[in-house]
Order: sequence, then structure tokens, then C-alpha cells
Amino acid sequence: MSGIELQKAYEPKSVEEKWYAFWLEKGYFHADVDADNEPFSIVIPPPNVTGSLHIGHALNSTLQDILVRWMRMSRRNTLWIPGTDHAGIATQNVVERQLAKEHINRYDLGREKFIEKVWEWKKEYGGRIIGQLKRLGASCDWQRERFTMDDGLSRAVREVFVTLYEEGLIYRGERLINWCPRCHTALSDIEVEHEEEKGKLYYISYPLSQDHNIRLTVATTRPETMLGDTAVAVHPLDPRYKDLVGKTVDLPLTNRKIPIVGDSILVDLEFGTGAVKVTPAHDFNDYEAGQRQIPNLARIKMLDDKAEIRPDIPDVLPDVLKQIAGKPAKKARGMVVELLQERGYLMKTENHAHSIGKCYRCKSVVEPYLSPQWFVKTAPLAGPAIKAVESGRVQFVPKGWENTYFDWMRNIKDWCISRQIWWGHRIPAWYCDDCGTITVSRTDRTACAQCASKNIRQETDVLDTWFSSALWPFSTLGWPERTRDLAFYYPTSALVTSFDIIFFWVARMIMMGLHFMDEVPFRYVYIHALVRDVEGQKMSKSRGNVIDPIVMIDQYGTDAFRFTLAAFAAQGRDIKMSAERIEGYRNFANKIWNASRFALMNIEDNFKPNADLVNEYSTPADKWILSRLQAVIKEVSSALTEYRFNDVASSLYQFIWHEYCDWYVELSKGSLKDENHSVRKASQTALFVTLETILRLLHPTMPFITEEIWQKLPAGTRGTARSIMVSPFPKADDTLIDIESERYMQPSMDTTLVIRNIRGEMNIPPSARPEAVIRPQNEEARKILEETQTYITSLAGLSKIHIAMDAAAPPGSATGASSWAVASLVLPEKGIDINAERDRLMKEIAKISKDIDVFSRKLSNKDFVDKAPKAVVEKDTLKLEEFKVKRDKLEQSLKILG
RNA sequence: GGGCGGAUAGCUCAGCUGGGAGAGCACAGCCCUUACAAGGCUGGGGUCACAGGUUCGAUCCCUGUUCCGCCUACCA
Repeated sequence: MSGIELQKAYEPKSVEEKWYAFWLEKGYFHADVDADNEPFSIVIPPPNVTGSLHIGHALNSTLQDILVRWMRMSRRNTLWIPGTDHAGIATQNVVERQLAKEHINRYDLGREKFIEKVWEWKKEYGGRIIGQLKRLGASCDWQRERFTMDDGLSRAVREVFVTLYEEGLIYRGERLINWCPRCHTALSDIEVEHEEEKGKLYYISYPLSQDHNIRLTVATTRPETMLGDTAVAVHPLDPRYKDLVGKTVDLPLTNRKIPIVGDSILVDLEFGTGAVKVTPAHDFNDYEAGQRQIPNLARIKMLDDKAEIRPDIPDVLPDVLKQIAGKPAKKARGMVVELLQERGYLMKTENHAHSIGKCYRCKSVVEPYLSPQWFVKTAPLAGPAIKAVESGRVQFVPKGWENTYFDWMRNIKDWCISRQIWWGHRIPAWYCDDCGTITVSRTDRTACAQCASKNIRQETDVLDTWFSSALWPFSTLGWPERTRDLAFYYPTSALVTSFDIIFFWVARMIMMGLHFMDEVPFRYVYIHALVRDVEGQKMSKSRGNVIDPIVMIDQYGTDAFRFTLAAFAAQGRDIKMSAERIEGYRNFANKIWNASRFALMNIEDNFKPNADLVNEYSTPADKWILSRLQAVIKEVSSALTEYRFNDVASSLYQFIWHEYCDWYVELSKGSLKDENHSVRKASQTALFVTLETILRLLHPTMPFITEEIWQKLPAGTRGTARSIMVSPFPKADDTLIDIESERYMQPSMDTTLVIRNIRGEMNIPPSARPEAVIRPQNEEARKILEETQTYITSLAGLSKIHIAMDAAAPPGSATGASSWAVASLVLPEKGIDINAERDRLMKEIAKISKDIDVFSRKLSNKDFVDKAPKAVVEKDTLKLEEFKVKRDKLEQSLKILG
């Protein structure tokens, strides 16, 4: 007995704090360039500073931490760079909301003061998520924590912006963009979420200028925009209208005549009336059609940035204008509809479902809006980025996501990068009020580059927050400086993220990485699932179905939580999370704890395993578990290599609980008490080495409990490292793989199960110690069973065991069969219910008969015998034989029973 | 409209390259057996969505159908 004792149950809380502090203090998370060692680097997808840890972050970070801890233990120079994202619009909104409570808006404060406020906010609350990541056990190199708006990264942003501008890949122009009327800013295409909504389709008739009896009816979902129409389009081949092309209509409510044009792209013959109003300033299709047809008329501006109708539309009837001017779009719609109806232009309305674009930050309905913005010309950047994935320099896991990536990249549109908000990287462009020149510069300007006038203003727009995140893999390593870190750790090894930001982030990192570093930013992109609630719904505060990871951690412990996440990270499926699942793995943690407790109770303080793990004193069980252990090491390693986190979890769970605990710990109880010291020592060695190896295999997934136990093991059992996190990850030892021993254990294990089965069905309490008679099926089985009979005696709870090829089932016994032997359990003190036993036997016989049926039919099929692989046929033949013997024996027993 | 994924035990899901259907939870029975009741042992329960096809053999491969997700798209 050792003096080392564990408490009865695992208590996560204090353990977690203790070891995380220990790891930090020892500097184990920190990495430095070391040219002798191959690097493994990951950059964290920077969470928003506004964020608190939600379950998606927890999954994302856990998977990264598993990889990082695994690689670190595998002796790679491992770096995980953490940081946060300034999250432009999101953060600005949060601070604005906070100010609103004090009845202040940002315009009251002015730009400078407001930004100060945001920084204050960031200082106070921005670190919360980092603290939460630490509770999760994330082994990031915190000394390298970055923020997308810190000095270094801001320099990188400016360098990239100016370079792209100089290369002609950034331009400014007036285009139709998506405008969020609540956030008061432009959005990129992908920042708009489309939602199906019930709306109405309004049919409006436009009288032909030349003959008011002829009317052209158009259908629209947005009648208020008709004031900005510049044309009516019909299909050039439409027999109904083709003669009208070239004529004009009188636009209702205005004094304007607009042309009827033929446009085969815009107009679908089948839909609506076949005639479409063209409103270039309010619809992306119409914008393009306008450009095609009558570019000079394409720019009738109607809405300003408050989504109100402005009174500068040409030719609107004065009384109409008076009513509409200054009204929000929604209100204006009702009014226009009313006026159209009054004046006899509204033909009918229909219900109509169509999708509406909404702001991804605030869910307001976005408005197509014509305005001057900054754009990145993406096509030239996308080409190489597509090639990088095609050629495999970047690989997506699972591979299917590559299609999503290609699909978007091949149809990529220019990226609108300017935002009319204050929080972010201000665009480094200066407008000259004297000569009108735009100066774009790496350094702040006080004078125009063209005319040297001091009368210049910096652009007030800031950059899309995703602009800076696109640079993350190299900006965090010191770029634009050519640092040693950059040379060593770039490209990073893997990126772990979820599919919803493939476009926002992954694609753009690849483009920027290739353009500025001439190398991909990462080799592998592991795309994990989205975490949903039990009902499969996306978690959100408004639904009230959010599972707070910190609450789960408090309740079940970090390790159980992490293990759950890993176990559910099966590729290609969303994860439905629920608290009950975590509880199961909390129990698993406790199981490990107690197995360790058992092991520690069975050794001396100064225990040292045998140098040769297997020697002449090793029992079959010792050899078996060590052999199985090697297989598990291989499984876990290959699963990690292929990002199959759920397989990592399930092979460990299966092995630890159902092989190590259920079988080996029980089997070892005999030999651990053997009078022969060498026998004891051999089993202690197997018990301990297996446990210690399990802990190391498990450490990437369950860092805390493994460290806690590992530190309690006698020094002689755990090598030279001072922490499990810097001890070597297990490597399989092929010399310990012993198929013979694994097979050797089968007869006793199977027979044990048969006897337990009888006990279960006959309701024999565990305290009873019956005798058993075993009839092996062949000579080999007899030999093995005789040699391993103590295993059966102890694991099946028997008092005595009798093994003989020709033994008869004794009277008052119950019988069952494995493929090795037929076992009869004697119940002298209780006797058995003959009828019950007969039923049980018949049930078992029926079961086997079914198998026999299936197999004989299969084997009498000539095609199968001829065409199937030989091994399969042989295996099946053997099985059939075994089944038959089994059935014969059972039938004999039944006969004896009478 | 296009694309992707899913449909396997009451629930949640595994099942990698085709060869007698698995786990966890839940449920039922017997147990406080000296690591663990957050535990042990045992048991019940599935024409692997439907219809065809390929094959000696299909949960797995192919085609089609139905029902669910999700992504994407400018149907006025």
C-alpha cells in the first residue's frame, strides 16, 4: 500500500485554478523561435471584444487547445497566438447602447470623445472573454496577445491599404451598396442576411404618353420607389409589349416621361405582368439594368442616410412631394400606395413572399443606397487564392467545404470596405479642398500631395472590421516588419473555425496572405460544426436557449465539458448540446479518478515499473492490456492527425472505461495480491504504465484532471518532466502488441459473460457463489480455459469451476454457451425453476438457430462461395461450425432437463 | 432557382475504404461485491426514410422520390 491517497470523488474547481496558475508560472504556454525544432502554429479566431464566451467559442477553443497540447507534447515548437477583434459595428453599437441609457448619443460627444469612450469600455470589459478562455484551459501564449487595433496591427492595416491602393486594387467610387439605416453605415454583401418575409405585390399601371388608353402594368414590392423610376423594362421578344419599346409612359404622381426599354436580362416573361419598373437607385438589378440601358438616368437619388424621402426628386407633383418629403421609407410606402389608389393607378395587390435583406448586426432592413464608398477589387486577389486551394496548398477538412469556398470565390464581387462609423481603422486618405486630389498615405498628412495645400481633411470612414482580421495570421507575427517570428511561424499550421465565416474571414486571409506574404496563411482549415440547442435551434439570447459554458464548467468541471465538446465534434453535422450529455462525461472523469485511486492503493510510495514491461511473470491479462493500449495509442494518434476529435474521445472512453476499468482492473486484483513478489510487480507495472499512458493520451482533451493525478503518481512512474503538459505524447511500442495474448483472453472473457448472463437472467444475487461446469468446444479452448480459469472464477463470482470436454450439465444447473465453451451454473442452495430454465434455453437455441440459418443459406449459395474473398468464406464456415456445436450442446442440456 | 448535409434503438448520435447492426442517455431487473452508487452486473428494444439499380452480398455505391436542416441567389 502506498501512502498516496486520493479523495473519493474528483473535485474540479480548486484543481483547475491551481494547475492553470502553475502552467502559466512555468511559462509552458510560451514559445520562442528555435530553428532546430519544427514549428506548429495556430492563430486563434479572435473573438469580438464585446463577446462573452459562448458555446461556439468553447468548442472552437477546445479543439485548438487539443491540437496545441498534443503537438506540444509531441515535441513540436508550438505556438498558439491569442487575441481579440475590435469588431467595429458590434462594439460601437454596444457602447452606443450604453450611452443611450444616459440619454447621450455619439453625436453629442463627437468623434474623438466617443472613441475614447469605446477604448474605456474595451479596457474595462474587453478582457472578459480572455479570462473565460483561461478557465477553459486554453494554453495560448498570452505574452503574445494581440488586438486588431493595437499599434502593430494598425500599422499593418495601413501598409496593406496603401499598397493595395497604389496597386490599383483599392478604389473609391459611387456605387449602389447595402445601407443599414440603423447603424448608419454601408455593409458588404455578406454582411446582409436574407430572410423570407410575407409581403405584398402591388400592381401599378403606367399610361402610355402617346395614348392614355393604353396602360402598362408593372408589379412591385416597393411601390414607394416608383417616384425614382427611370424606365419601364419589358422583354424585347414579348409579343404583348415589343411594339411599345422606344415609346414612353407618363410616370404617375410626377410630370416625368420615362422610356419603355427592352431588357432580356432583367425581365422574366413568366413573372408578374412581364413589365418591370426600373429604379436604379434602389435596387441592384435595376441599377445594372439602368447602366445597360440609360446610364445617364441611372442616378436619381431619393433616400438619404436616414431612409427618408428627400424632396430633390425631379418632376414629382408638388402636392405629392409635400406629403412624402422627409418621411421614412415605410411611411412613405403607405402614402404612395394611397395616392396611387386615389388617382386610379393601383390595379390590385397580392400577397407575396420574398426575401428581405437585413443587417447582420442589428437585423434592420437594409436599403440599397447609392453612395461614394471604398472598394477592394477582389478578382485579382481571388485568382491565386482559388489556385492555392485547388492545388492543395491549403486543405479544407472536411473537404466538402472547398466547394463552398470555390463557389463564392469564383463569383466574388468587389468588397466594400468603408464604414460610416467611428470605431475602427480610419481610412488613411486625405481630400484636398483646393485641388480635389485624394492623398493616400502610410503616414498622417498635413498637406495635399498634389498642390501642397494645407486645406485637407482625412476621410471620416473607417475600414470594415474584417479588413484587419484578414491580416491576422501575419500581422500578429510582426508584419510588416520581417521578424524572426514571421519567418519561423508563418505559414501557420492549421486554422480552426466554423463555416459561417469562411467568406468573411478564411477566404480573405488566403487572399491577403498570398498577396502580401507570397505564401498561404495556413496549411489546413478545419471547419467544425455549429453548436445548437437540444431542439437544433441556433442558440441566441432572444430565444433564451443559450447554454453558458462557464455555468457548465462550474457545474461539471472544465475537463468534462471539454471532453463533451470533443466527443460531439463529429465532422459534417451540427452539434446539439445539452447539459445531460456533459453529466455523463463528468462521471467519466470520476471514473478515471477512481481507477487512479485504485492503482495508487496498490503500489508502494517508491514504486518503479519494471524496465521490461512484460516479463516471464506477467499474467495474460497484463500482456493483454498493454497490447490493447498500443492499439489505442495508434487510434488516438491517427484520429488527432485527421482532426477526428470525436474518435479521439470515443476510443479513449471505450478503452478506459470498458477495457481498463471493467476488465483489467478486475482481472489484476488477483495477481496484485499474489504471494510471489515478481508476479505482483509485473501486474503493478502493467496497471501503472497503462494508467500513466492513458493520462498522457487524455491530457490534450482533459488537461486538469490528468495533471492532478499525474502529479500524484510516484516519481518513478512518470519520467523526468515536471508537468504532464510537457511530457512526451505516447508512442505505440510495437513490441508490446501481442495478438496472441489478446486472443488468449477471449475464452475466459466470453465465458465470464455467459455466466454473468445466466446470473442476470436467473436473478442470482452477486453475493451468491455458485459452482460452474465448463465444457470446452475443442482442445485449444480447454487448454486456455484451464490456464485462465481463475479469471472466470473471480469475475463471474464463482466458488468453484470444473472444466472437462465431456462433462455433463449437473442436475439443477442453468446452461449457456459462448463460441468457446458451454457453461452450466450449479445452484444447489437455490435450485432452479425447471420451466424458466427450459424457456431460457429454448430462447438461446432459437437465437443460434437463426444465425445458423443465415450462415448456411449464405454458404450454400454457390455464387458466394465462388466469388467472395476466400478469407470471408473461411471465416463464415468456421463460424457456422461453432454455431452448430453450440446448438448441439444446448440441445443436449435441454434433453437432460427433460 | 442553385448547392450542401441529414433521415440508423424511446432520445442524441457513431458506423473510415460494401461481408453476421453499435455507443451514450433513458427504461426494466438484481446488487451499498474491499477504486468508483457520479458505481457494478444483466436485460428489453431497430424490415438502417421509401422505390428501383449495380453486386455472390448494400445501412454503406448509383438513380429517383418524400420529409427535415443549412448555405447561396437580383424572381420585379
